[in-house]
Amino acid sequence: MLVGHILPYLERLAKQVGNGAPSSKVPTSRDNTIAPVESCLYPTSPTNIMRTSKYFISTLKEAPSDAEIVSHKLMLRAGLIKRLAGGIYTWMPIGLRILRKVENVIREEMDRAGAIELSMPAVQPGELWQESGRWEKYGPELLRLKDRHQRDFVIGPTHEEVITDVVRKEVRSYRQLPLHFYQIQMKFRDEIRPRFGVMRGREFLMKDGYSFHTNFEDLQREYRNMFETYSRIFERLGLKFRAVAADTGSIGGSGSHEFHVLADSGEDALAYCPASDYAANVELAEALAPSAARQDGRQPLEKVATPKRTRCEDVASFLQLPLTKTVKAIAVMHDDAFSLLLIRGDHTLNEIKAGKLPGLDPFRFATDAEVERFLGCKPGYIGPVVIDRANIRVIADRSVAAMSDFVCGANEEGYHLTGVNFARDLPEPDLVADIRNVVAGDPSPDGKGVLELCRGIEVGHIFQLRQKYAEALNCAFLDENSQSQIMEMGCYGIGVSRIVGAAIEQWHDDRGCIFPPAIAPFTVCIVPMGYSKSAAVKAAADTLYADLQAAGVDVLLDDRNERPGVMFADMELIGIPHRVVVGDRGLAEGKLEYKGRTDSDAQMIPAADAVGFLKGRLCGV
RNA sequence: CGGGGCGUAGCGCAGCCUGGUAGCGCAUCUGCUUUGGGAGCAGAGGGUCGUGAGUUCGAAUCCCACCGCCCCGACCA
Repeated sequence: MLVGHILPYLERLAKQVGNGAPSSKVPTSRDNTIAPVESCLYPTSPTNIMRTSKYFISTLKEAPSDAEIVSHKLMLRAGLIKRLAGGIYTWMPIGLRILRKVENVIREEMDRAGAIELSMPAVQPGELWQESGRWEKYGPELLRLKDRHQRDFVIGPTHEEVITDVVRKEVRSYRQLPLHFYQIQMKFRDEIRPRFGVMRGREFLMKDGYSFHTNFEDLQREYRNMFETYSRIFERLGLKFRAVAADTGSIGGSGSHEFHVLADSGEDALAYCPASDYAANVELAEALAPSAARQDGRQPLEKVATPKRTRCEDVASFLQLPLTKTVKAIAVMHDDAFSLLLIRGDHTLNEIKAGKLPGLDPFRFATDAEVERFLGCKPGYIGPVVIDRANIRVIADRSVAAMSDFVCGANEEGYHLTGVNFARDLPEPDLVADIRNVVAGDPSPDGKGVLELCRGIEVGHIFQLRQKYAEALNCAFLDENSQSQIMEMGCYGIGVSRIVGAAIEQWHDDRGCIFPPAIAPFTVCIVPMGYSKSAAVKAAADTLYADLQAAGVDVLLDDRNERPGVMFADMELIGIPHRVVVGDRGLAEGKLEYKGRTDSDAQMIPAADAVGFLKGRLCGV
């Protein structure tokens, strides 16, 4: 039955998405009055539980003081979640309905894309993690525990090890491949600082999928398949999102995209090019070298007193020079090796890029004592001129390498140098590399325009893992020539619980949540005026309730006999997209009152055709 | 982990400085009135003041320790 309803939608999608290469275009914003066909047909069995008097609603006028961002506050106020411990929440009934709807959209699209659902244990033997090498590498985020026999276990933060173990034991032949397994399951990561409610919780619901292939080309095919599937999922969820090229982080592997819900409160900075498809996490976005070649120095090298000016901003304003003429030197250590990283004063260091440079992997910031030991100067006035280059490596950002007559620290407290030039005043850098974060206005790396920046909440991440885990765990198959080969793997994650927070972050107003229809806890609410006083109101409300249920619409009847203001406020706070008010006033004329959650005004509709009208609203007819 | 802040009724807070029987608003319960935007009146219930140990005749208040929560933490060189 469900499939029948989805078909027209999928046809539409097929047209939108096409079969081309992954595109990172931002979808147009959602039309609030039009819901995808299937979203109004949440497959619940008809029941009387969807009456507020029999259901469980617990809303708050004031948000607990520890909530910081709007989605966290609203989730607590609307009674969607309840905190049990830091980063650990109970999903209350209404919140769970939202979570389940998100889950169902994901499940439908994953199934459609050919992935197969299973469920793996949350508790995993530490042995497996030792075998993959992540027992050491994963760090304190991995919650470890011992069973009664003192054997090591972990609470799974992810399941590469387990799924690879399953596949290496199940799959022998190339004939059994490719395979893509996924699950939707609670995970646990012992975050350093859980915050923002479900946005960065320690326990969270995640969809994680893992694909296995005989060769890289097939992995790339599945990767594209998932790219399109993810785009479809977020589109159906009603979210404004963007896919960006990403760093692979601790999961490892090569080739990766993140899917971000766009929101100012997002923890990630994204760079994108409005003139093209280019989009990347700022962690990764390449800063091109300046197109203009370095000019010859014209100014003499001079030492100037800059008392108490340790920041580039202060030095620039003190010397009345643009910030772009200053260079900051950042002292870092790799083991016992000391390096100076040079960044233009108006730029910031990109630690991810720098950390990938040969000889800096990994690095840490030098302590004040180390700075003094290598440079004989306190932090604040250090620079690359007249230093022991035999023991100090100088790594310049591309933009710095193109600078002339610049300002930098003099390695003497209270002094800076002006008119500094490479070659003339100091040797060329030992290495010129891209080590800064891009800024708005930088040229796009694809050469097609200029970069803009925005913020996003990471809700999906796809990786080409290649053979990292398959190799470590010896996950192999026999090819056509009876030769044993290591499988290629892909890995695809979606933060299901985080999506709920992200959706609210993106869709809310001062009255509460505005859920996209596909994930609203209820699609329609009926608010009767005087349910227990007026027989006509009760009859009309009950009839509409029954009719909507029969029509497969997810409806909530507020029969609490509360004051109207209370009911209106609760329904709006919870974010139900469509509201029908039943009152004697309208019934006298055979009418009901309809208002969409984002409509500014209500409208009267004929009571006799209320179901037809609503179905039209819901399905965009 | 470092720095800062906070733990008092389900939620939001006052009281602490200057020690002396624990308060306010919302929520909850009862009754009456009210019923198209978080009602009014009258009454009621609910707190080992985060935990422990001290000082004191007496501790929410002062001292110490611990626990929990929140915020900030390259940007500096």
